[in-house]
Amino acid sequence: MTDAESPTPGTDPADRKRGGGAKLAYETLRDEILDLVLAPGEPIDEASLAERLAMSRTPVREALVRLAGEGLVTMLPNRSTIVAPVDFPNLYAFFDALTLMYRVTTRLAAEFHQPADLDAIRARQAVFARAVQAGDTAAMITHNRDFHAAIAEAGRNSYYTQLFVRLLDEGRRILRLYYYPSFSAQMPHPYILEHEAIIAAVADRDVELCDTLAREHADQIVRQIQEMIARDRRQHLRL
Amino acid sequence: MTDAESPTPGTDPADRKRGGGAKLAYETLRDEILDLVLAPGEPIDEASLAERLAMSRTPVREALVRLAGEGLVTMLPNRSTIVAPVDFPNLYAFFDALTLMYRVTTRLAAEFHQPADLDAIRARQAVFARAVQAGDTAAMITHNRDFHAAIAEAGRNSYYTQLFVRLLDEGRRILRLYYYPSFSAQMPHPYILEHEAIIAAVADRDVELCDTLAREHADQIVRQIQEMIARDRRQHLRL
DNA sequence: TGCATATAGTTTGTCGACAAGTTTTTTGCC
DNA sequence: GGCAAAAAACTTGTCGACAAACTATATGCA
Repeated sequence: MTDAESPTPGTDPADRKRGGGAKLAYETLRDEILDLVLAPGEPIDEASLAERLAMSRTPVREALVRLAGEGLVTMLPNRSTIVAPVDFPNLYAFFDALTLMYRVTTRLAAEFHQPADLDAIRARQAVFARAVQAGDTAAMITHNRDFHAAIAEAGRNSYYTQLFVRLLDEGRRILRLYYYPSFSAQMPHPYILEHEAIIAAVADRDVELCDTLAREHADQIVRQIQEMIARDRRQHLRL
Repeated sequence: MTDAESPTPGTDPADRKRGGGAKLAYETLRDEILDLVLAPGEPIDEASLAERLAMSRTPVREALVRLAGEGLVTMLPNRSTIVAPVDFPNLYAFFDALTLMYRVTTRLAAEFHQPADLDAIRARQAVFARAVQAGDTAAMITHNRDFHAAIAEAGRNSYYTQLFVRLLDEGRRILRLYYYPSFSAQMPHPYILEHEAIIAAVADRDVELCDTLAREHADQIVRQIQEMIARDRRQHLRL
């Protein structure tokens, strides 16, 4: 396929700093993977991607190696790199880890947060609430991620934060996979209220309450995803 | 410095598979970093490393990018890559995450292990015990890591396993930093006994006992490291 | 001598090219 | 027509080269 790929506007190799090529490739690919612009399992061709971003294959390759380290792509030796497939058999492990990270990061936030952290968290929550009111599911998913990432940051444990962000991103991909087609009749106002409760508990430095709220919040999200998957499976059986 | 680096025997570019260059560079660097052959903060020159391994800079660079993703090196933009420094101000976060991963992985091993897993775990424990009896500290550190990694594998949650292995490796580096000079008068037989107790609890599928034992084991290790650091600090003050 | 500036020397980030594997197409045979 | 082997086409992994950015040295001036 020597198709003329869309040249992707805004990528002028001239006004790009030294080292900015790999960064651009990384961020572009990352966004497209998480937004499901690139479907799980879809092959990524280094040459065409390099052409699309107006750069050589070297920085593209660097981006792919980084993404492989984060589990977002799988590099098959001597064969094409593919977008990491969603690992359905291991969804249980995913839910388990996600729930634990919700709890741990929120606990630590209650313990170690500083005044500025609360401002950042509240700002994220405001953006999230706006997305909910606008009914913008895609934005909701993203900003929910950012909200919890901000809480994790306040906990000041980079090991947890890194794993949590990775899990939230993976969840973002799963949600996009199912949430879009699902009926949005029931607006998820509960999430906003739960977020508010979590913020209050963090501000109060109530560690145990944070743990409980985080666990409930996580369980609710896990349940929602499982229901969406189950509904999807029923639909497929009917066809 | 255009010093003639030692050519590192056993690295013949001829009998190296396609794709084996980057792998060799990655594993070599990784081992040298964890064994403190390369000191924390020490710069890594791409060109000389490439020459030492008899390959071009490209596979070396790929290895560095991967190692940066795992936090073992820090790539300073447009400046030399350095071996990741040990982050002493954040040691608390490290201990916290390490302890949690000890507990979680051991719990999950009790729940989900299969017969073959126990064989693998016991094999690691045998190797570890041999290192203890031989008084080989370096080997002890490595095989203790492998023992707990095997338990984590039995828990079948790759998210936890990955983080845990990363933490254990970081701990391996810290231990090497302090353990060598410390007097080895008191042979750490307790570790062997604790390991045996953990194996028995996993085999019995006693989740709560696993949690308790893992926590105690982790606390003991954390305490040991803290004592070593404190002793080291006292020594430095005396000088 | 001490400091700012210019200069030389490294080291990294990116490029284009090429060869080793893969995949796809073509060819030959039954 | 259907299948196996050979060939063409493509993709990746590695190489050597070059220019931008940084570091160390040398130069000039007060």
